Amino acid sequence: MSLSFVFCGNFHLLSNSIGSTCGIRLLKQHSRLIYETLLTSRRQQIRHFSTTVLARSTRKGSKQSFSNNRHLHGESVEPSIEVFKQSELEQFKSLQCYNVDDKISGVKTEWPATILVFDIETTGFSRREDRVIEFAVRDLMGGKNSTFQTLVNPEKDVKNTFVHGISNRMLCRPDVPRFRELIPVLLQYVWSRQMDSKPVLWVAHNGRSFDVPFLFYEFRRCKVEMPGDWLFVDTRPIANQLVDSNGSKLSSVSLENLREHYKIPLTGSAHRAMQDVTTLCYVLQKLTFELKLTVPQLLEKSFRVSDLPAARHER
DNA sequence: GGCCCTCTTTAGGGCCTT
Repeated sequence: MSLSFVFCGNFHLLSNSIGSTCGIRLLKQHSRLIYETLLTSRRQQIRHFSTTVLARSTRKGSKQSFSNNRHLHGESVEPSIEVFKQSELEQFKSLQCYNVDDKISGVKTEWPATILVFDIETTGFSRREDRVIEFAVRDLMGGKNSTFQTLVNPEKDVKNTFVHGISNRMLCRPDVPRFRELIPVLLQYVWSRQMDSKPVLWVAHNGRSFDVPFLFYEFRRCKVEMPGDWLFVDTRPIANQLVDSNGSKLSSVSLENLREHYKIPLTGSAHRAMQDVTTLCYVLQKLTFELKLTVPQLLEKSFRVSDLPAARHER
């Protein structure tokens, strides 16, 4: 399957899914077992997480459904729909490689993997000293409940608010989960999006050096092992293959530079997790289309958390 | 910290992530 086919088709869905938000409410019935398994050291109260989440209830094999009770807590976690205006959506639509409606109409797309584009905001660059303060992910399949985002209480001072605008005041609230409380929700999100026994492929920019090792350390601090069958792909080395109109390599392959290279409009604040996820979704679409990368080829470039030097050193 | 590039490989500097 051509990745451009997938992404162009999904681009259509992505545009539609931008307006798709709902809340996630942890259901005691489904979450208690995981909570009691993972959180033995401290009795936890079931919390309302404000997110744009979660399970596609019609997905075959989905292990559970979620209520759609919206429970947003102010400025801290705003659903992505609020940062997009109709005019901006029209701009996104103009980025389509071709009219996918004609090509995918009536065609049942067989996805070889669940592709989850994600991003994190942290208190700094050190995976040992710093903590995750925001997590966002978008399932490229799109549709209702395809996104998930939440702030995370790092249990330490945030000193880089100037980067992302996330302050201590926004995080030190009873309704903002700690990472150990986020884990079961994240696992449920992935299970709800996974198709049959097909692989889950996480995509992040500079993910091999930053996002994935950061998550590894967060999971390890919570004494929970990251699923060994999760696959990850880093878009940064892929972007290194790009050349400009003069045939020269791009001077920079930062996400910001790639956004400008592809003339993707900036909506909302950069360095907020869901905003960067949305940008990366479009960059990924353009990138794979330009380099003619297929999903199997993307899977070939993937790695597992056990491949990380940080994980190998732990053995 | 990992990857990429080059004035390289017995190395070192820059990029990218918050």
